[in-house]
Amino acid sequence: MRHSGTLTPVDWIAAGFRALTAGGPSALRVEAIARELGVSKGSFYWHFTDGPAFKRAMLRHWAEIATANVIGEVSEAGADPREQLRCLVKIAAGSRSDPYGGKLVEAAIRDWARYDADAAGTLKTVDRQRLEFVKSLFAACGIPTERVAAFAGILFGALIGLEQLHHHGLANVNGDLTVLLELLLGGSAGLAPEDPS
Amino acid sequence: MRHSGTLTPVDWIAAGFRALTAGGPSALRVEAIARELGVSKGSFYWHFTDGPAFKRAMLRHWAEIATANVIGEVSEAGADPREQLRCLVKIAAGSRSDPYGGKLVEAAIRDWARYDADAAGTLKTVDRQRLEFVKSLFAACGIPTERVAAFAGILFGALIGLEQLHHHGLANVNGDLTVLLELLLGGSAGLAPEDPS
DNA sequence: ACCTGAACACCGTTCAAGT
DNA sequence: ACCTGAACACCGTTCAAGT
Repeated sequence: MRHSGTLTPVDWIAAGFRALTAGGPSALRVEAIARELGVSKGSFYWHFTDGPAFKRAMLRHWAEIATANVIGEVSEAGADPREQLRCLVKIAAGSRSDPYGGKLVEAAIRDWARYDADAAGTLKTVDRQRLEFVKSLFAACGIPTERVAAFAGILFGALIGLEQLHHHGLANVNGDLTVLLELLLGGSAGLAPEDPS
Repeated sequence: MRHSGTLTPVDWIAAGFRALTAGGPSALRVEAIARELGVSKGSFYWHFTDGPAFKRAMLRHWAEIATANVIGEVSEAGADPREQLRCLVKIAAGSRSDPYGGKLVEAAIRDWARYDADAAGTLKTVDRQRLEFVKSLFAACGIPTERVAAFAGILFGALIGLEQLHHHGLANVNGDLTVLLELLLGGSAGLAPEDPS
């Protein structure tokens, strides 16, 4: 697990996310993570002042990349905002929306947020940023200004809700979201279905 | 703190609530509570199989008395459902809605529920029972059936919301609730105020 | 600069042994 | 029946000492 001879804070954070996804929020313990990194606890306390400070660093790091990554990948889908929205849905329903092991981190964070105030605050901020991004895409699609917020809310809300349904049992996240998106986009251009492939 | 020579599970539960209100959910530790009771940890493990089991016992105990107490006190206000509703508001806004130290427990439980799934489930069940009770009172007041649920939801929702506002800073729980209740009761008899005493 | 190693105070849990 | 006392494995945190 040692990348080089010496560890960086990011190495600890990555190990933290590995522990989080593998064992849940309660696995975020200094000694266990140090053991997993093959290093003593003292090393931890050189990089971080505290256990809570470490968790805050994890959340800050995640918040920074969680939005940037999605926006970055979506931009690669081209300039057409419709394609960008479809790409967004594909990412959300797919598996590579974040580093540190697929979309496991996403679920782990949402889990963490249920029992940790800091995690809840961070998640709320990130969700809000994403919602703003979705709104900007809908606006770029030519959706009437007074409907942009509602459309974004519907899509993003369904995304989160379906994620949880999927986690709890059944729900075809990809299918349902795609249907919804085409409905929102199709309904915007009037009533004519333009390409129901 | 020793009531008699020997402890009962309820003694432990009471000590648990004292610890909870004094130090928050993180204060619910076996060793600390045993120390506070002037007894060894071994005693705890004779009464309870586990730390989590103890917490579940606390929640079960609270759920049983939290509803019964309120309903009991309200019944003492007489048979008139309007008086019972006013009594309910007074209790909710007042200070003696539960044992173990005023209404501190109420707030502590609501706090606990933010980070503990079991606590959240228990609180949800209790809130639902209370809501049903409020609905029955409104029904007994002669509120039209199709409005009973809404009225109960409004009153109970305002109660919870104002509680949190009060906890976060400002809000005249008693005053606001009283105004709201009279509004609901006054508007229920059609448009004719029958006895605005 | 980065880490070890030992120490400290604190946990939850178990269990033989006491009364 | 109820509790003690000691033990075990595990924590977070500190800090002198090493490289």
